[in-house]
Amino acid sequence: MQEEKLRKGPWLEEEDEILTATVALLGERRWDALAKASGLSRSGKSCRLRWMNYLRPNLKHGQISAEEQQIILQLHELWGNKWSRIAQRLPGRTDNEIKNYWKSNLRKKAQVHEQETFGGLGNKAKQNLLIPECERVTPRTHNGDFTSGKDCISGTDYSSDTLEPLDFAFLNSPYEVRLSDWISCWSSEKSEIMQHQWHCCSLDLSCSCYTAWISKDSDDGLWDSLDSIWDLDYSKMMID
DNA sequence: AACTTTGTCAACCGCCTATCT
DNA sequence: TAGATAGGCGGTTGACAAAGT
Repeated sequence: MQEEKLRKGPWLEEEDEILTATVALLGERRWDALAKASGLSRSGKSCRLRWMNYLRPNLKHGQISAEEQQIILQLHELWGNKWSRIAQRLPGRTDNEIKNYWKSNLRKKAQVHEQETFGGLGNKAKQNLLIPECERVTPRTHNGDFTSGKDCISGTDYSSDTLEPLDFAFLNSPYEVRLSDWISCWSSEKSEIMQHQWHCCSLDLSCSCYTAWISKDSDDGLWDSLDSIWDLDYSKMMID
C-alpha cells in the first residue's frame, strides 16, 4: 500500500540535499527508518544506494585512471565479478562504477590481458606471477581471524594456510601513494587509524594486524568510540 | 538533417546473508 | 530456534548522449 507511493527514477537535487542532511544527522544505518525520517518518498534501499554510489563524501567521480584500470583488471582476474571486493581496493570508487566500467571498457581488454599475461596458466600460476616470491607469505586473512597472519606491531607471525596471498600484490603498488593522499584529507584521528592499517594490511579490517591492534584495548565500548572517531562515514567500509 | 546504433551510467530488482526479536 | 527484517551484492534495465550511416 505505502510502497506504491514510493518515488523511483533519477534523484532530484532537492532529494539529495535532504538525504545528505538526514545521513549527517542519523548516520549510515537503518536505512528504512532513515528514509522515513527524511520524509523522502524513497525506499531505504534506494536511499542507501544513492548515498553509497553518489552522495558519500570522498567519492571520485572522474575517469578511471590507467593505474586503477590495471588494478581492476588484475583483481577481476583473481576474484571474478566480486565488484564490492574490488571496490574496497579502489578508494573513492563504488562497486557499481567498477561494474559499469568493466562492462563498457575492460571486458575486451581483459581477454587480451589474460592471453598476453597468463596464456594457459591456472589460478595458482597466475597468483605466483602477480606476487613476488618474497611476499607470498602474507599477514592477512579474510575470515576475520586475527590469530592468522603477521602483526606488524608485535612482529608476531600468525601465518596459516587460510591466508590470501593475492592481496599482498598491491601493498607496494604506486597506487599506495595515491591512497595516502586521499587519507590525508581526513581528520587526524581517522587518518592515523587508516594510515596504520593501510601500511600493514591494505585497508581491510579482517587484516590480522588491525584486529590484533584493536584487541589490545578490546572492550565493549570500543566500537562505540570508533564510531565517533570515524564520524560514521567510513565505518561501513572498514567494518564490512 | 534524420535516423540508427552503440556506449555510458544511474537506478532498480531479486536473491542471499546477517541480525534482531 | 524460527520467522521477520534490514542490508549487501551482482545482474539487469532504461534513459540519455555520442557516434556512425
